Amino acid sequence: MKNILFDFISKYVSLTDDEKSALLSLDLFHSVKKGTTLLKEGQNSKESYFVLKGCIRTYYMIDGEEKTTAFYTEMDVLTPHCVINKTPSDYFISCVEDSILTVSNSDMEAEINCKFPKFELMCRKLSEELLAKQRIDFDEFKTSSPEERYLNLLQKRPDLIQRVPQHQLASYLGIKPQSLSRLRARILEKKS
Amino acid sequence: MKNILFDFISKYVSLTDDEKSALLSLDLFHSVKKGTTLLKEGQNSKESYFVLKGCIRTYYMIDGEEKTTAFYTEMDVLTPHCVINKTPSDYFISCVEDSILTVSNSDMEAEINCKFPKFELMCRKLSEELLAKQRIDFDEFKTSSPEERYLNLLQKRPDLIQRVPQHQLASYLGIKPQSLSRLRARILEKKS
DNA sequence: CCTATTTCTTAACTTAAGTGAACGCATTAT
DNA sequence: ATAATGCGTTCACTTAAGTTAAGAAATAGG
Repeated sequence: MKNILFDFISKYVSLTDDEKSALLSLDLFHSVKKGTTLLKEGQNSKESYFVLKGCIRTYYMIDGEEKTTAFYTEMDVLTPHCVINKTPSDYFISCVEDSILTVSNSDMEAEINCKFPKFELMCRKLSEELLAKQRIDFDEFKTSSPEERYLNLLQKRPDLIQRVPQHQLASYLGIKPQSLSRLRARILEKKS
Repeated sequence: MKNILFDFISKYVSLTDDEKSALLSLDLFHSVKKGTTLLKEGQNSKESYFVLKGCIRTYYMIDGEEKTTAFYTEMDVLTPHCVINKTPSDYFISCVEDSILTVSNSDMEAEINCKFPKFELMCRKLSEELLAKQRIDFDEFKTSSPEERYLNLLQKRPDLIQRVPQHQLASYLGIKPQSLSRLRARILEKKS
């Protein structure tokens, strides 16, 4: 597990053994059971997550309906809005599968960043990369139809379609579960 | 103009006079005429922009159609995807109005960040904030209908609806210009 | 000043998503 | 074992967005 984390970090900065052990001394690794809620709407959390194994999702509760807006799987990082803005969370975070995560809190991060400027650099690089990547995702979403979005997802994250319930996928694609079913049927129709 | 920039920066870090003059020595400020293309699809730019006055937009050219995905106005920062990823750009950036921008390139930024770690901190804070803000925008987009998106925009950025052509607004909302017209008519209908 | 072009709106028609309800299937609980 | 629940699909119907085309309004250029 450690190695997954260090491999990830090595994409941004190279750590000395000292820095590695400073990180490991923080007790970051946690196992979480499927269905666990990591963050509730209204809460003021300071926790960020890195997925080593498994899958977590963010969702809003709107008119009694869950609206899933993102899935985080292996090697994905999630720093909730409420941690950045220090405001109560607008959404929930829950575990889609039994998962292994690193959980860090922002005070801890500030301390580490202060001690090791290298982490500051990593955080900047990572944030910039995620910002750019998310921009592309958003742009793709805007410029395509639900059907195109589904086909796109099939290309880019085929695993998600297997490991995640349809109704969660549907809201992730911005549509209703019934429309997703129909759309899939339509695609099969076309292929034949 | 300088003050707008320094006011913005002061939201993240406080600069000494030395640091301020280091920044000013970089010749960042540029006037750009309406219609100017700042970045073309396929180009490998290193430039980032900060809008002091005016409006710029990003758009894709898909099947001969412009798809506008974002508008950047006063106090907005734009670091194109291609600058982060060092890949050719997927999209265009152009000037919606006569504008005043700061234009910086990534080599320059790396140098400054190296000399003044404070800038590194600012960049991280800014990226994290933008990432979180964009996440919220994306979530709102996903969880709402075109009509709701329009009403939302009317609340949050009423100026955009005035200063930007309808067909650009339409693709920004993920719909066709005709649908935007119809949708506006529908809303007026309801009010009366 | 007038023309040419672009931009915006309107309309009729097509297509796809939303809605409400029913059904089958699997899992869970009693 | 049976009932209950949750999930996914299907269907009929409604609503809204896409498409194509035409015309009005605004803008730019000569």
